[in-house]
Amino acid sequence: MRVKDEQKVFKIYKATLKLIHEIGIAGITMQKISKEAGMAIGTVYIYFKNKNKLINQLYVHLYEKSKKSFYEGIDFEGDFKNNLKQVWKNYLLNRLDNHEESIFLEQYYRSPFITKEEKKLYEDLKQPFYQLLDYGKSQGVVQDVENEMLLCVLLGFLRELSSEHVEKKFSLNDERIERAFKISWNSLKK
Amino acid sequence: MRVKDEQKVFKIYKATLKLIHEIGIAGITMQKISKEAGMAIGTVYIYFKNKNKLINQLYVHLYEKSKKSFYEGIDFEGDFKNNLKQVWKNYLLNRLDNHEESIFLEQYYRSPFITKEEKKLYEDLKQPFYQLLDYGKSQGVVQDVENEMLLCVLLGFLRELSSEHVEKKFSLNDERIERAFKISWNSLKK
Amino acid sequence: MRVKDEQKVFKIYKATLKLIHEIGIAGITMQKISKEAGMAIGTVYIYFKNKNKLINQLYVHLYEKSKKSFYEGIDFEGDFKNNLKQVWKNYLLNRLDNHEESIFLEQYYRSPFITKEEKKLYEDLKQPFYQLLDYGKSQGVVQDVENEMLLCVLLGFLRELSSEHVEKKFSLNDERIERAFKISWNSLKK
Amino acid sequence: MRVKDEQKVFKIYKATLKLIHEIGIAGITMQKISKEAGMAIGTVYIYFKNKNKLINQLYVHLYEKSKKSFYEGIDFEGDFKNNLKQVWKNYLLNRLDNHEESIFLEQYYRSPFITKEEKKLYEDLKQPFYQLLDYGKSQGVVQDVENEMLLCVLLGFLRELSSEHVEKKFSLNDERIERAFKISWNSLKK
DNA sequence: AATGAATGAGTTTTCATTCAT
DNA sequence: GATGAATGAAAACTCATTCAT
Repeated sequence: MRVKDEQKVFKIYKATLKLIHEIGIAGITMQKISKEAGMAIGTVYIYFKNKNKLINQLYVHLYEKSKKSFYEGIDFEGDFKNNLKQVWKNYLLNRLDNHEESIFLEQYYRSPFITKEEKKLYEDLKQPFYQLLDYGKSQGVVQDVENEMLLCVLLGFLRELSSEHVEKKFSLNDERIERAFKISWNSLKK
Repeated sequence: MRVKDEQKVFKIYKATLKLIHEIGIAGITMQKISKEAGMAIGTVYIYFKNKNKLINQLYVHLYEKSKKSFYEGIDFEGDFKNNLKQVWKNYLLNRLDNHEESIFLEQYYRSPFITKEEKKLYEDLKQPFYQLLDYGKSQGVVQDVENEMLLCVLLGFLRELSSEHVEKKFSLNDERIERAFKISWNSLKK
Repeated sequence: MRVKDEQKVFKIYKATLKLIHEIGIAGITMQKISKEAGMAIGTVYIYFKNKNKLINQLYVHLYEKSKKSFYEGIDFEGDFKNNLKQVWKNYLLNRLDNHEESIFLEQYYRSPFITKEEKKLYEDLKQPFYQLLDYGKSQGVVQDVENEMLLCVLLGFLRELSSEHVEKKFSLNDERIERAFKISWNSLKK
Repeated sequence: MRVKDEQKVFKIYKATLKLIHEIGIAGITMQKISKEAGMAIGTVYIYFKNKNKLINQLYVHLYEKSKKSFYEGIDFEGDFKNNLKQVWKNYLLNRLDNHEESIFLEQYYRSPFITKEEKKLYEDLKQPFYQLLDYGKSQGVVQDVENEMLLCVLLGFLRELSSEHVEKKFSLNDERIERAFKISWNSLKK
């Protein structure tokens, strides 16, 4: 028996993300996905039970990928500002590198496909930030404001920045990223 | 003769927004819209040529409504901070009051329904902010950073805040709103 | 009580005929008829119970009008050739004057609207010709061929001629009509 | 993989013709066609983009089929009368064999489906007759009358004859066909 | 009687899913 | 496993008919 071709799963994911980026979740069809992925529609059904499951599995896949990348390089031990900069950059670069995925995650959140469990999952993505802010407060360098509010400034800024960059309305470079972090830092620090 | 009920257009808009909020743009059908709006499906087609046009017109309608509300109470003349606070609050309260509409505007941006002209329209919504930041710079109270970047902190923060509130994850009140503005102000000021 | 406006019935007939001529029976809708007739759709339903009845009544109306005109000026008594010429011309001129009606009669014959009784009615229109041919045979001037076949040459020719004229592919005038009759006569005479 | 069944196109054509014959162009629906053709409605849409295209393509298909059959067995060289008889019979037998198709062609001509180009196409069907009449005139055996008029006698007769036969009002047989040709010949000859 | 907005059954068309090859 | 033709339920849309004014 021939083995299921794992490459195909990724081709399908990739095609789906591309299409969602281009025409939104409302516009995708299995036909379009299979065409974009360069395979027959029947083949898609070998790898995914149905459209719902395909979208759901894609979501979980991306969630895990994102979560992992956010934590990279932080230890909750050394200098807070360095730790923050690391997560902040992880988040930004992850979005820049995987913009289509970010679009998907946001569209998915407001779609008939998402389940309650998955909505909770999405919240989990914020965990590293919560932990970090607590760490910062314990070090006395972060102002005494609800974590939720601080997160809004942080993530809101990062999301807009990456969107503007990818939409080619405001292109980022190393210097701009440095300055942007400074702004974020100013809005958090005591 | 039965007189044409102009309220129907708004009933249809309202029903559409509600449904998009609940199940996303991908989930709406003309049947569901007509049922939610309390009328026969044929009636919807009296007021809108087709589904595409319905969504498009709803978008333009909301765009105009939003634009107007953003400018309320600003004169680009008096104290910059007051002016900023006014627009900042207009934006926040507009989103809180019309959360379904905000959800729609964001989903619409990535949907098969949007046209190029409408994408441009969306950018226009930012105009009052650009004007205001220029005014602040000319007064020497806003730091010398690209407007685009400053807008990302401002709008990103406001969007996250309103989302969290409406999703009942972080509820706003007058005191919190005051503190939030202070944070925004700190991230802008020289 | 206001009296039903007989003019309206004719306006509706006229509009229907015009539309059938332009787009065929398959293309007409009550909406289009009412618009072409310059009245509201509800008004059409005051004069006709439904679309089927409208088409049926139009058919009967035209049938009676045609039948009457075919018999005009013949007596089955004088010279056969003159009698024939009279009916022949009646038929041709009736079609030229009422081309839209002829189109309708032909389309109606092959439509879901016609009933068996009406199909028979249509055959009755040929009666004057049958009588005339019998008269001609009794006078020894018409060749001894089945009436049905002779009618095919006669009516077939007349139908094509009038079609070509109305479609502006071969325009008739008095001289051509005279020659055409001569051809018809040659194909009948002993 | 299930192989594309080219027979399906013909099954659809056949079903459509049958239905048009029975209930007219105004009465057909895609549902009825698919049922009559013995397949699911979706299958019809694999072979034809939409109802309009189905009807249009059927027309072109029949047009080409007819055109070919009219020319069969004529050479514009030998005896004119034989040539004429050949085309005359081709036309008659083609209509008898394909009566449903003839009904369709006539209904189509006055339908919302036909395009300008197709109206022209229809006229082309008369070309072989025009050529033939010119040939006959050059041989001095056809009377000096406009081709258009001669064609009206010829085609009008053939159309009526075939209609009457198929409608079972006047059944044709070899002997009657011979006599009918003689009548046609008499109406053309010098 | 006249109007045309409103209705919803009935079309056309799409698309997720199955299945023969 | 891979394919894409076939399926039919469900969506978009039309249009004959009704009905409030």
